[in-house]
Amino acid sequence: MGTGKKIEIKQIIKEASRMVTFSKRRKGLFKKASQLESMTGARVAIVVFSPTGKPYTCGDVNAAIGTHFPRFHGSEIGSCGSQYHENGASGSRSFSLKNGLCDWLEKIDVEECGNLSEMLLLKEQLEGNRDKLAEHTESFEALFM
Amino acid sequence: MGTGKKIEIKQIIKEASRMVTFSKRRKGLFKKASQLESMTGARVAIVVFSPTGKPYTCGDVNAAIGTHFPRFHGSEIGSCGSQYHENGASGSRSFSLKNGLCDWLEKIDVEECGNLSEMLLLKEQLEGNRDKLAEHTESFEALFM
DNA sequence: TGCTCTATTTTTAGCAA
DNA sequence: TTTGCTAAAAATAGAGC
Repeated sequence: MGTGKKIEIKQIIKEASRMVTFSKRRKGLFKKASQLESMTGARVAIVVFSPTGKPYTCGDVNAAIGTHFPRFHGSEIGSCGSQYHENGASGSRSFSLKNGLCDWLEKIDVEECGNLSEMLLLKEQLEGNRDKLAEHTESFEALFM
Repeated sequence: MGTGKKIEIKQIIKEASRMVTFSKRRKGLFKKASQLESMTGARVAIVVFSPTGKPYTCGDVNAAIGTHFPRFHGSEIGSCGSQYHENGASGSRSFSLKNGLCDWLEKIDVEECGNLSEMLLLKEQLEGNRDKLAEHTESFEALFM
């Protein structure tokens, strides 16, 4: 039979075959990533969008990014998170947080940061207050469900 | 010789071997990702942190995420980006953009969005104004160089 | 860390369910 | 979209540069 036949690495035209290959190879990719992590202690985060747009993730993107951004120094959002934690009024809680974010953004030099890097720093900020934000924090995986 | 010998998928103690395996397998992982993309038309984004903390990326994380967030509707940042584009005063440009971001954040329900999802939406917002932000936008790759 | 070499182990293409 | 089967293709451990 044609089992194991050599193929070219190019776009698979037949949709059915393309989806089967996607399913198999995505699984293989994630397995390799998992092995790389457990063998070398590396951190791997993967996001894959299928040909139909369905998202799949592997690894903890939050943690992977957080590792690289130890802490954004000189931030004011920390205190913001604190006060949010202390007053239990549900209405004012998110409001103070939002104000904190705006205060923080005021200090950012958009010209230098660009968009994604800025977001990553914002994320890092929020990570630093994870304990206080816990119940409002979605994991990357949950977001793409 | 011991070539191709079967191994267990577990932490490699000997540091030299661990680094060699990391190097080889990371390369293999990225190759698999590349093949998955070109064969099935999927989008793959990977971030790997080596055992020593050095980051490596594969694929365009910006595009991968942008694909999943077509457009955040009913935003006000668009007009902000517009006016930024129109007035050429270098000083006021980033300032108006930051104000726009704050205005936008004011409208976000932090209680519902969480941190990362919120950032992704923020990113989507900026993506929508990519043409106007082009020169201030860093790629995910550049960020980790 | 990166590449070469090679015996073996893994992954996987094509079919079928 | 996912899984099982199986022969062939690809990845890779270990050793050396």
